[in-house]
Amino acid sequence: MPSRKRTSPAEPERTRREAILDGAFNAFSRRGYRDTVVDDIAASARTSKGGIYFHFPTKEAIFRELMRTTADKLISKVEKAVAAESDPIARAEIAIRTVLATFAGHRTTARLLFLDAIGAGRAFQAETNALHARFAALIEGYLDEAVGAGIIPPLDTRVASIAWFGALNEVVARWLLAENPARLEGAYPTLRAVLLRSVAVPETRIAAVPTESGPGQFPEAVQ
Amino acid sequence: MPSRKRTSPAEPERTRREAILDGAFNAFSRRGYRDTVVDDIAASARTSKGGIYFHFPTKEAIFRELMRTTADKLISKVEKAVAAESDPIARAEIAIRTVLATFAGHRTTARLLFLDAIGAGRAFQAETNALHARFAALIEGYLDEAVGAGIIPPLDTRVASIAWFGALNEVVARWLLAENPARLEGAYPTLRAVLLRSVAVPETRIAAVPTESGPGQFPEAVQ
Amino acid sequence: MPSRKRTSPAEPERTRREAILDGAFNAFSRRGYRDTVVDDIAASARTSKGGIYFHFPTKEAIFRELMRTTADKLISKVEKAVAAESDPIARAEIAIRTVLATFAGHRTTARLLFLDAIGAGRAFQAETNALHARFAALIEGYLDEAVGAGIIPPLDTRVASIAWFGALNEVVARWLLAENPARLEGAYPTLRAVLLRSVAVPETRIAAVPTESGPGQFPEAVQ
Amino acid sequence: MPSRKRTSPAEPERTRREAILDGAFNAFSRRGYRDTVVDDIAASARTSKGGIYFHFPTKEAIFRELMRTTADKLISKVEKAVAAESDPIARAEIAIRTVLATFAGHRTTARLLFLDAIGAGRAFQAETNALHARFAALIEGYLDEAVGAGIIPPLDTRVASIAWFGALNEVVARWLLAENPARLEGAYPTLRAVLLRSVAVPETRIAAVPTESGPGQFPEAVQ
DNA sequence: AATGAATGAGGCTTCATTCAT
DNA sequence: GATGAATGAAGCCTCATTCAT
Repeated sequence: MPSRKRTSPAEPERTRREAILDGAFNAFSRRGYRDTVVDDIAASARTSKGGIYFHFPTKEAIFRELMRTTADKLISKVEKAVAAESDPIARAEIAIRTVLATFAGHRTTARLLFLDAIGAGRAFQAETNALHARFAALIEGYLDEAVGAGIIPPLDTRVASIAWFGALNEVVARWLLAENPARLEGAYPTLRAVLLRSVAVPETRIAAVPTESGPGQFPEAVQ
Repeated sequence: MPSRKRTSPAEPERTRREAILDGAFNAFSRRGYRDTVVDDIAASARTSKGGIYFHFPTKEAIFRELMRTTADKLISKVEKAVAAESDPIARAEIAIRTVLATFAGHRTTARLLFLDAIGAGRAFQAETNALHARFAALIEGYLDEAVGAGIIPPLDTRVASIAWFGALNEVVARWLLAENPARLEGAYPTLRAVLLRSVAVPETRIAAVPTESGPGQFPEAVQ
Repeated sequence: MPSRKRTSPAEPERTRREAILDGAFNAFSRRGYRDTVVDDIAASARTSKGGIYFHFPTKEAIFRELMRTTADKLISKVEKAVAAESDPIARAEIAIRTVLATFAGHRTTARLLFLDAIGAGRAFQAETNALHARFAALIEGYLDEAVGAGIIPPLDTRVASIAWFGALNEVVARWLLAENPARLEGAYPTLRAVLLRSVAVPETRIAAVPTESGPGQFPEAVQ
Repeated sequence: MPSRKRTSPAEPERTRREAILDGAFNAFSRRGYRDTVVDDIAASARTSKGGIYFHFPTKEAIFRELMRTTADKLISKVEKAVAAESDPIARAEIAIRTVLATFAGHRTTARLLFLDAIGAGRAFQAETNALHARFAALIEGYLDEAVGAGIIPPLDTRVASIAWFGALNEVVARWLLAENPARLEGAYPTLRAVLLRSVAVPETRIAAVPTESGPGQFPEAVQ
């Protein structure tokens, strides 16, 4: 008898733990890692400080988990969006568009991943680096495919993918930090053209915008 | 007795103040803004905590001044390097090369400007934003010139310059955070080609590397 | 459903309660009262924290009960061992030997009674004092008998019994705290002689070791 | 100029540090190590919590220093008192009397050394053990001298000295923990006789009380 | 009766800033 | 102008105890 644990039907547990993660996400996104106090997280999660420490060993652990899962969600979202397409360049475009769209819908996600990750201090350098590397690797894959398919001339896709990611990242960051930012989507056409040209994609392909403009162009955001 | 006791003959006033700034620069670069305690700065500047507070009102003020002056130095260095050249694209190239070379020589400078500035917390967002904006504006100017001169087709130079800066920034950041990074200069040829192509600079210009490889290619670093 | 669900056939009620006491004894002996957390006790007793608080009101209550029952066991063991003998001095000797033997077999018992009892804090002073007093009273009784029987000259048996107990206690404590202690039994002959002489037992009696060496000399340990 | 540190004549500094030690001594003696909060020490030393951490790295360090210095004082006091006498047995007697007298005058000293030292937890076992060992070694030395001088028959002075110290310790402890204790000095004659007999000091020597009773018998207390 | 998640009152320590000398 | 001791407001984390299930 003592072995049966859960009586409630659907999803009774995990709630609190998730609530803490959500609260932490909120708090970190709002105030940054260092300026977020554990009590903030507790308040944001409608729990007590002690409750948090029942589920997580340290404040740092919460942040780490958050970074990882948030990145996971975003990356899997990108991969899902890209799956339908086979053309390497189109895949890259979709990837960029998906990230941009996601961030456009969720400044907080962007904030957590691209500002706090650095702001959290030297202790998180490895994590931050890994995060950036994951995204760059995603892009690098598409570029490698494109090179392999003869669509673009050979080049150091490593550096190029870092540059792509950096460009994307900076556009998002400037948008995050701006006082009253314009719509992030407005930057897409230019960014798209700039990035595609940067790896010598033929102008004819650049001119042909794959999907018509419109709300459908920026899919739902994660998290 | 407590008034006027200057013993040093001519040395203005700024000696001690400068020493503090230098010490702070050192400390911040080594441990980051948040993890640097005022005693670290004092030790690094061969002063006492009290001495620091005579010259600066807060730790934050030191950091702000440091960010500003460091950026000033770097920008004026870039402008000096660029002054000799009149061709807009060449100027942009030189600007990128100068920044890259400076950072290659001074990881600490890069660290302060591009990592700590974010790591310092939300309180510094405006500063960080201004810093990035200054660099982007520099680039934007060159691109605008290039467009005006008909060298490259019209485009949203605002977004493009942000993308350029972002690409540059990310390459540097990845280099800063890497375990055992390769030489930063190695990334230059690819980065150069990628950036120039991104704004549709004719391939003939890209192929013609303006300056031969060599130590002269990466000028002295600031700070 | 929540009422009455006893599945075990005959096992009284005290099984779980006893398990908790055992677990607590273990935990306290290993880490000391203050450094033992209730979860340690729960884990050691294969129960949950809540279960403990069903049987005991506080952590302190557990410790108090443990001190009392452990002392009870040891004292009744001593009294049993002593019962067979009628000579007062022999009885005292047996008492000392029994205590020493018990501790030799159970460092943990000794630890609980003689170290943790103090380490538990001022709140337990009365308990500790009572514990020591019980042992001293035991000894005092034998000494009084010996004086009454004219075996030893009159003396302040109160102080003498405290001294005896203190000597015994210290020998045990030093053994408990030693890095790699020799066998506790090795100290017995000297300790015996010292104690007997201290109350002026005739040398002839001291020379005559009452029981031959061997395993029988150190009876089974309590707890 | 900056090298001259102290301007005040006699003993200006060291004051605060000493005050903290005194305050800590007070607090520990009153409430025990574990139940003493750093704020208690601060209050008792008329300082702030931060001030304490300027002079000591941890609460533990304060306690350790206190244990060491208190023991030092007591031991040097004993050695000084003993120095005038050359007869080994007389020296031992004086040692015991000095300790007893010191404790009689300063319950707090005794409390710190003999109760808190254990109550502070497993982390201090080594310290406690060393403390007890120092006192036992002191006694052992006198006993060895006495054996060497042929005053008492050979015996395991190691065990005997531990027993002596234990007896002394217990008498003090019982006095410390008693509700309304009698004067500690009252126990001395009996304790003296018991201890001397325990190592077979001739009865003639025991009968001859070396110093007449009186206030001079119990010298000033340390600390 | 039992479980284990939740609570919240502290505890120790850090550190930017102040201030007497 | 400089020094460094002092201050005290937090911050992170622990843990005895409670409580819904």
